Parts: sequence; C-alpha cells; structure tokens
Amino acid sequence: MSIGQLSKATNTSKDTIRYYETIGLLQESPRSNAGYRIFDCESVRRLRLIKNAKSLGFKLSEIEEIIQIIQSPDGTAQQLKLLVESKISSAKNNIKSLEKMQTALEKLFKKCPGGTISTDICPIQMYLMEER
Amino acid sequence: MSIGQLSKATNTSKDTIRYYETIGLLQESPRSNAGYRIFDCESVRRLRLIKNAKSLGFKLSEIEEIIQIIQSPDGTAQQLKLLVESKISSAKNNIKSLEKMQTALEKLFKKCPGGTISTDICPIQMYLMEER
DNA sequence: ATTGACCTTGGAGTACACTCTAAAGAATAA
DNA sequence: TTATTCTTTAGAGTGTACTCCAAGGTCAAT
Repeated sequence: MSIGQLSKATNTSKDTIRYYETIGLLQESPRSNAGYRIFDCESVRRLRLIKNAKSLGFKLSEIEEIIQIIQSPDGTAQQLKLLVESKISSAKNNIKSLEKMQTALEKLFKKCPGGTISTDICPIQMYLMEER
Repeated sequence: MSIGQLSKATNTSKDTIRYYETIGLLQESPRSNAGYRIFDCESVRRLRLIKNAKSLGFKLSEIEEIIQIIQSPDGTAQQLKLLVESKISSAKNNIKSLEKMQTALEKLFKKCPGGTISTDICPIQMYLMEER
C-alpha cells in the first residue's frame, strides 16, 4: 500500500501521514526498492486510532501516550481510564468558560440597540471600556 | 508613564505591550530623549479594552477590527453588534462540539472497568480502534 | 563612581498541527 | 517513447499569542 493509497483509505493527507511519522506517532514503515514507503492494514488501524482520539479532543502528544499504553504489555485499562477522566474535566472547564463568554455576549447583544447610532453610547463599547 | 508602570497598571507584561505595538493593536507612543516609550491614560484604556474583548473570546485580529470601528467617525453600534453576534454563534458551536466529546468520553468512562485488566479488552481501546 | 533597576532592539523560541515547496527520481498508461 | 502521475527529501511557512534572550544604553540612589 503506497502513501497515496493509505491517504485515500484513511482520508488523511500524505503530508499529515509523513508528519505523523516524523513525530513518532506512526512508526517508520518499510520501503520499496525505490525508497517508497509501504504500508499495511496496521497503519490503517493506527491512523483510525489517531482520528478517533482526536475527535475525543486528545492532542497528538496525548495520543502518543495512549499508544504507548496500548502497546505496552503492562498497560492497563485503568491508565486509559485516567486519561479519559482528565480529558472529561478539561472539556468541562472549557465548556464552562465558553458558557460564561456566551452569557456575557448575549447580554451585550440584547442591550445594544444596533442601528447607526455612534459607538460612543453603544453598550458594547461601554462594556469594553470598563475596568474589571 | 513608562512601560514598566503601564505594565503594572494593566497587569500586562512589557513584552506583551511591545508586541501589541508591533502588530498595530497599540499605536506607537511618543518617546523620551533616551528613546523610552511614554504612555498616558489613553494607553491604559486601550489595554483595558483589549483585555475585556479577549475575555469575551475575541482574538487579537478581531479586536483590531473592533478598535477600527470604535475609532472611525462612522462606525456604528450595528457593526459592533454583528461582531458580537457572530462570536455568540462560534461560541455555541464550540460548546456543542465540546459537549459531544464530553458525552462520548463519559460513556467510555462508565463502560471501562479500570483496574489492571489488559487494554486489549478495554472498551476505550475498542472504541479507538473502531472505524467511523 | 558604582550599583541595580530600568529601558532599548532585533531576532529567536514556544506550542500545536499541519501545509506547502522545489527539485529530483520512479512508476504507469497510451 | 513520452506524458502524466506518483513518490522522495529537507526545509520553510502558516496562524495565534506571546515569551525570552543578548547586548547595550539610561536613570536613580548611595
């Protein structure tokens, strides 16, 4: 399987695949006589794992950790569970701070009359100028 | 007011202040004979605006827009309101995608028995290996 | 006069995850 | 054979928002 085929099979760009290899997320693959990378279904699975983990909000460095746990003979479910737990709490924190922003923005949106009035008396500008 | 004093007054690092100047977020300030920047309360207000806007989730490039609207004689409240509106919708989108992650993570967390079982039969690993 | 705290600059480094480029060789189809 | 498509590499560029550094000049106090 060439890099182009793997790319299509996993919907991942060739550059990204090569990038994952350089940062060690994908192990180095065997080469053809001409030096072309040759991949197998193991690579497909690995890329699938990376994509799934990314969709859960893990960054590449965390995915590297996950892979190490999975590959290690003494990696435990508990270790994975802990990673999931801390990701849950960071997601919660991110949601909280976004919700605070949303609330503040909506307050401003409601207060602002819009139209062509000068920004000088606009509640949004006033909010932005306040000391906090 | 020196850069150090402005830095303390606004709780912003000197480097950040100089950085804001280089990207045009802070206009260039007059200099003393020795070439030291001299700031006034206008700079304090500007930095306050930047901090407040950042806390609402605006990025620096968006804050630049906001400043241009506020400074323009024909900037309107409507223009600010539109920026706020689109920020609300992007906040909502971000929250949604984080909530999806959270839900998926919590499902995994509950399913995973933890402990020292092999990752091979761990629901988290299984999830990560699935095709989606 | 000297010490220490302050200021200046350009430029490099950080974190994150790619994305693109150029120049060259290799494989494939007509 | 030739044209097209595929692959290789090192290295640079992107976007975001800083942060740090070194080498040097300045200012206030002792």
